[in-house]
Amino acid sequence: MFLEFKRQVSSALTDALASMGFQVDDLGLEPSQHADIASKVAFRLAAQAKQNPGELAGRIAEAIFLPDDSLIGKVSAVGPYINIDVSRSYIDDTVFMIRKEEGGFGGGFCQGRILLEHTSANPNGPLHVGHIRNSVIGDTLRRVLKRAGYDVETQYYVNDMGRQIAIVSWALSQFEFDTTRKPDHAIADVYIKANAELSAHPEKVSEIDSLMQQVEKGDEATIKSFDEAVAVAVNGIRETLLRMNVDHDSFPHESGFVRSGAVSRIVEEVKATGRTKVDGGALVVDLSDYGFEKSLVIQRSDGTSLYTTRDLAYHEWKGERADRMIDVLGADHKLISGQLKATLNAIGKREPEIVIFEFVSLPEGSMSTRRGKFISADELLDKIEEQAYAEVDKRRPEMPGDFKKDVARNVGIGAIRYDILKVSPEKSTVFDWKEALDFEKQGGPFIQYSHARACNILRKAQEDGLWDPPRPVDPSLLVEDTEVDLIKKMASFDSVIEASARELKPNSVAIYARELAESFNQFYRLVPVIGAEDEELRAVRLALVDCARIVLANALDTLGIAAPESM
RNA sequence: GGUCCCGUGGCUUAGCCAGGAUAUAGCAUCGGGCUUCUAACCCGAGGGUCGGGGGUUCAAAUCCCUCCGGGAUCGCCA
Repeated sequence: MFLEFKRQVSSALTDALASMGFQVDDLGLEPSQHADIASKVAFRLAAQAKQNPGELAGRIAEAIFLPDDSLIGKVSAVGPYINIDVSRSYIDDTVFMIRKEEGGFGGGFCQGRILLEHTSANPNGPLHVGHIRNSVIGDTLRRVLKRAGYDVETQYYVNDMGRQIAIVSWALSQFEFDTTRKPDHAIADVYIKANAELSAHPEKVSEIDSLMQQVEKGDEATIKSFDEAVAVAVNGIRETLLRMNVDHDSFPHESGFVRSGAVSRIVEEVKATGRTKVDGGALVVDLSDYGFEKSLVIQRSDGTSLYTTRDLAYHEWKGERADRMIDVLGADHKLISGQLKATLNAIGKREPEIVIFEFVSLPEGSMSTRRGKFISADELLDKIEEQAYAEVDKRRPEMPGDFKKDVARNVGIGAIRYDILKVSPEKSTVFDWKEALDFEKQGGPFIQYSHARACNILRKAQEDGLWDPPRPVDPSLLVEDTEVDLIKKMASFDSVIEASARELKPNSVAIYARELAESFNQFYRLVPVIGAEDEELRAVRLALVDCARIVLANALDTLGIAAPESM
């Protein structure tokens, strides 16, 4: 709704400026505390018009023409600013639109096919609290882009032939696999042992090298042993992801690109650019004209491919299947992803858009699967659900155990996903148990609670025979400040989704959801719904609560957080 | 040492890319509010040299330079 308002503002303002003989490409529109939207275009034109911005703003405001059905209600110049407020029909239409569009409200304005890659952690152990930052950002981006209207496919790119996997495979032949543990954790156990063994006996590293050569050559027995190890770990990882409401559409494996010949083909394409040379037996690419001082190795001296080489083939494949490619990667991939893009560009292929997130470390230092220094996502999820159960039990002691378990699960996941999302990806963080398990007041559960509260009012009204959804209502009766504020907040959902999809920044949706819940709570505290003074007013307020329920549910869905009807 | 990211009240954080009206919230602290739709709530108060310094501009948290602090990275790991 806000997007349409903004379009009308842009067009009215552009017309007004044209009538005065100005042509501007930047209208300087910005959100404001003084109006629903403000323009600072008078600042820009002041010099050109040889007038002071204040006078100019006044003249522009007067030149704006508003048709009868405009979503713009009021235009006024305050100093150099042009303040623009929405009209009453904007408010009334919003109530109407939300109930008409329901789950689709706030989206559907973009189109195209997107391939989104995220998580893609090495299958050498369970996901840890750093990996899930990738998963939550990636999965939320998927939800944002889908809501915006894109056709999105998410992929987990499985490393099934790198050095780490060779070590896992080797480890399984050296150490006993604990079948009583969750498989990805059991994989980590032997992987950690193997790494210790290899650093104590460096001569054994050649066994790893030979495994990798076998796989690259297509040796079936070795491939089979790799595949089995990878499948075991991936199953465990997938289980954790699904537990967090993160679902991937497909799991392409690196080896597929070697076997199909795509990797060798792309190496030849890179060679054909004349950028390559052999350095110490390895094949390297010169990317100095792209600003990379160090050349990029795309083939080891023993002829085997590297992650980067396979990634080139993977991106070539993705580029042929989508309008946009987006990769969510940790900060350690900054350089390599830049080199990847440059190489793709050099051979005339499409480049992915990269979303980088900074690291999550432990108070004692960075995490490492290899050294066994990490906190697993499963451990965090277990603890938070336990904590959440205690909270539900305290508040709803009379409810059955299944209800409490269900709420605890939803609230726990909501708390974790919200905690991760509320911080911009570019900030590095230090994991803190106390903070992670603290049900911070206005986090995920706060929003979920607001939704449950809206549901509860509607349920109660229904029980009392007061709620009749199809009944026509008159939104113009909604005149309380908290009512209007709530409606405006709901109306702006589309612009939040639009900006988040455009900037690939999921955290703005998290902030919006919290503000929306806050607006609803303020309304709830100040304005009686079921106890409204007359039937007409009660009906339209119930409709408003229904709107809040819908938009809160949509926002929560976009964040990948469940919207319980009761908690 | 080079490159990239970050540095906003006691703690966490928005805004920075597209410079403008009293710098955003949360936690914590203090005070007020449950006979009324679930108080996982609401209202109010105190608390900030926007890391330091310089520059550009009518105007800088935002752009440029520099320094300090933290993180990442710097060819045959991913």
